[in-house]
Amino acid sequence: MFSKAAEYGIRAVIYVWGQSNKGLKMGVKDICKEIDAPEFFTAKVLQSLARLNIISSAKGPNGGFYIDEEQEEIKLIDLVVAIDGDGIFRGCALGLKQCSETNPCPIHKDFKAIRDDLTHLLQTRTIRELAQDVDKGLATLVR
Amino acid sequence: MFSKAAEYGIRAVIYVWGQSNKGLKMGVKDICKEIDAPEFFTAKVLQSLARLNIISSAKGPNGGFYIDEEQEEIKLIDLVVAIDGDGIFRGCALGLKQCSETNPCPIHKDFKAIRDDLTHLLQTRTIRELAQDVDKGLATLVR
DNA sequence: TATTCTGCTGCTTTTGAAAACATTTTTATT
DNA sequence: AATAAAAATGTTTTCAAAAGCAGCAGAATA
Repeated sequence: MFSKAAEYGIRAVIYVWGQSNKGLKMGVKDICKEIDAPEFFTAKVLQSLARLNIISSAKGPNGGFYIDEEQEEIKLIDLVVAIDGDGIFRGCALGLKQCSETNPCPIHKDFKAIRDDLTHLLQTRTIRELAQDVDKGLATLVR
Repeated sequence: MFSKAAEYGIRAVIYVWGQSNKGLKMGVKDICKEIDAPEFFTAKVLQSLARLNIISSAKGPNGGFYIDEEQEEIKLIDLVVAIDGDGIFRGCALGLKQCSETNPCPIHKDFKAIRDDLTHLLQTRTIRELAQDVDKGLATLVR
């Protein structure tokens, strides 16, 4: 479904959000230890997210990644598109290049419905909600 | 969503079903020309499907792949599972190894709903239906 | 000002899917 | 029997994602 980069990225951002809410900035090493993800690979994902202004970063001692006030309402779809692009929403399930409403593959309509549900889900759910679930112990990011 | 192997496999079987319905057996070369898929790669997919008795094959002149009477009610899910395995239905969206009802990732429930829809779709739709749509010109397998 | 803790960038290695190639085996037809 | 057509099998090549590694640059605190 998602790429490894997106999986790590989403988990990392959820964790960072939670810590940032407590006023903490988190280094890559700590983040990856917490969510059990490869360090250097995940670092690149977070850095590209910071470059896109989806999350923030600070260098130097007591630096790290954090969530700015203006970034508090990040939605899942923002992360997915930033990391994996919009291929999940565009491609044909059977790999046809010219698959569309007017020239559909045999399962075009069925998959459009499922894909619309997925899109709606990603557009609706915020990182805030997910981080709060983790904070309440209703969900986990590791193991 | 699906692997390339599954994409080619599904397209090929839909086409074979349609031709088989007219009493024809189709060679790999013709199949791949018709659905615009790589020949040798697709051949292996079809061979493994034949080995699993999901489709039939006959060697020699006038041989080829075809659908047996007992195989006429193939469902989409049979092909997907045979080619890609059940990973699509089991894996966690965020890559957690121990993600479950009792130990869920933050989007476990959301994705379960979507995945159930997908499963239902694949279990319900038969190759027969899809092949008939192609036959009527309501859907296409190429381009 | 210097040290040390950070993120940042580029390069290399590894892994597995995808694809191409070559060969063998089976079988209908002549 | 010979031939040609087709599936079946095994090997190799290609390529991109995933991951790891080493060095660079900025920033804060002592």
